[in-house]
Amino acid sequence: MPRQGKEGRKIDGARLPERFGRARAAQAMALTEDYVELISDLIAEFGEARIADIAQRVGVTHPTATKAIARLKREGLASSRPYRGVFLTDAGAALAERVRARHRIVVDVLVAIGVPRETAELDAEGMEHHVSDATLKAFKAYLRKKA
Amino acid sequence: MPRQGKEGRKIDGARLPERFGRARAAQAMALTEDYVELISDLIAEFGEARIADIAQRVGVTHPTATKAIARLKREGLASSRPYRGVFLTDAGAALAERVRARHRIVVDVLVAIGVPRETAELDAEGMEHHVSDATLKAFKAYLRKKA
DNA sequence: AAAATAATGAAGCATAGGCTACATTTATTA
DNA sequence: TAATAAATGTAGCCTATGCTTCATTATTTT
Ligand SMILES: [Mn+2]
Ligand SMILES: [Mn+2]
Ligand SMILES: [Mn+2]
Ligand SMILES: [Mn+2]
Repeated sequence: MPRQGKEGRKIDGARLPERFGRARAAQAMALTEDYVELISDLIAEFGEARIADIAQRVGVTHPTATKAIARLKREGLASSRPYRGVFLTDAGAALAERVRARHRIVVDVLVAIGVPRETAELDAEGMEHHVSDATLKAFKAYLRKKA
Repeated sequence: MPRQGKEGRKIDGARLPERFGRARAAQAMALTEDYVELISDLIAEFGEARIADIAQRVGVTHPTATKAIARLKREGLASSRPYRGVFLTDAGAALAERVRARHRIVVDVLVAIGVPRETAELDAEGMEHHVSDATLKAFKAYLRKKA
């Protein structure tokens, strides 16, 4: 490839940076989304979300979970006081709901296509964070039609 | 949630750690996969893959791309010499092929379901890395049936 | 052939997200 | 109630990925 000036750099892959940039942005949100959903689950099940339980379910050590929750607090999604459980703000609870619904739809679509349920659950945990609103809408329409 | 000993911790979310762990592992591979595919593309198009072009397409600065390629070299997927382009080893080229094929199938499935092609391309860039072999197999079967 | 430009390299900084080790606090149990 | 166990907090370390800034090397242009 010959060296090139500012012009003439519109080779074919011109839209790639946007794609990769979006994937990076989605990934940056992934942990946040999984944590708020999990905290919401624990509160629904047990009335509270303890650091130890969060860490255990995510599969990390408790300091790692503590750090993640500190970030949620910084971002206004959660609150907590020393030696007490973690709670979600309204924003956090709303996000958890959206994430939960999206997760379910992704799994349902995979199953509808023929992916074994167990596999669908495994793969959806990572895939879900990259499903845009537009795609989610198409997924819903597909499931409605299939039903 | 009452404090608990080693026993009795088999609450419902017992399979969650595995799910999250797999998602983390897939994510760790994501950049590697995208880079090798891109390097393969550039070599096919221009006969060489330059750092500047790689960085531009991935949407990062050139030192970031350099660091990523250093890792590919460490992992035996690429090779390069100072001020020369980047090349793929046999292992790297094989990985690139697998990644390219998977990317195409993911896009095709999304489109078949009703996702607009442009959106499908965007979302697939992140989703693809979380599609397991089992799911890929189901995707292929679905596309065959649809056709 | 020199000068200017482009590409690459290398250093150093930041943040996210892992970990271990140890201190402190709370809850259970003896 | 004292002793033990569990949970939480805190400090410090590591790697991966980003970045900016500046030095060096190749390539083009004059
Ligand atoms: Mn997830
Ligand atoms: Mn999920
Ligand atoms: Mn990708
Ligand atoms: Mn791809």
